[in-house]
Amino acid sequence: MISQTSEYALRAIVFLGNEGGIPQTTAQISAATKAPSSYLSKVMQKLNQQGIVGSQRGLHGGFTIKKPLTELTILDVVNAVDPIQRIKECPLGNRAHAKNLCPLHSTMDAMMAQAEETLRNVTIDNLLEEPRRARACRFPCKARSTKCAAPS
Amino acid sequence: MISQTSEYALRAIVFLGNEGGIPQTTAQISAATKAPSSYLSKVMQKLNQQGIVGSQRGLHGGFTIKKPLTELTILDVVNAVDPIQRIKECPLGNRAHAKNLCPLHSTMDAMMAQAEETLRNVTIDNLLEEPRRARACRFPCKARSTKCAAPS
DNA sequence: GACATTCTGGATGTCAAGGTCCATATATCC
DNA sequence: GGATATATGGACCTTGACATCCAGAATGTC
Repeated sequence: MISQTSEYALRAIVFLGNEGGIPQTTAQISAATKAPSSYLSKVMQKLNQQGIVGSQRGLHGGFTIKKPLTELTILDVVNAVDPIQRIKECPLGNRAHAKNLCPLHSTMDAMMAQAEETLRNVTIDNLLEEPRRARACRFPCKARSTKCAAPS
Repeated sequence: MISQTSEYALRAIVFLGNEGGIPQTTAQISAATKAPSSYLSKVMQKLNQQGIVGSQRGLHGGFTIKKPLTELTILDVVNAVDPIQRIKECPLGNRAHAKNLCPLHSTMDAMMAQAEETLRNVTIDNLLEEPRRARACRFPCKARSTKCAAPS
């Protein structure tokens, strides 16, 4: 449900969030998130096209988040690169089930809806600030800190 | 999260459940569930190896469910063919995060846990009996009924 | 203007999930 | 025992997600 691509996108966004609006290059994001840089550049392109981030070419260029971190949700990011597929009609193509999914598929769809809801309720800001007691340990570990103290 | 393979397995199990213990061949299951028969046979093999179904070769052979339908859950079936991957350690390999996932990954894992729980709470029997008012419409539509009345 | 930096977009490669095929083993029927 | 039905297991093929590469365009510095 959450593809590798979405995972990369989320790591990148959290990293950008942690860097406080200073543009970060693909190389920097890649180093911090351990996402392959050449693939990451494609993912960032998509985030750019979807208006989640802005990009700037040339020296001191890079990517920045374009939306308020308190409004941008995990779901926004996931849907920008690899939308969650809800079950809208019978996968078997049964016309009678078009509006009324069978129990199996309505259960599956309910599960998806629940997951979607979870992701909608967590903003990027939440991810930065959640473990207040151990800010050094928030994700991802900044490259500049040699160690990342685990919260006791 | 739920692969195509799991989807086929679930359709097959629900179909077998609806057939009340009479062995069904790969061809029959394939026709009823619209899963490609040659691939389905692999999936059934796996369900057999995992002890979810039993198989019988030769004339009048086929597959039957080996467990009580009131105890067999969706999760059992999914885990038999394509286990749900929980996030147990930091995908970035950060040792400090080994026991304490960062907010992003703990959110993701919580979502997985929730999904797992949903699937654990629905038995195959539930899938057969859920829409009592319209038994004809329960999944999957039996091949012998020409139409599948939608619940009003 | 020359040069370095950085994103863009298209072509291409890799790999695992999904899918096909078939020879073989096992079972039933006559 | 012969014919038929059916699952099994191994080899192989296909496709889409993931990933790489590179020429080109945009931007900043001097």
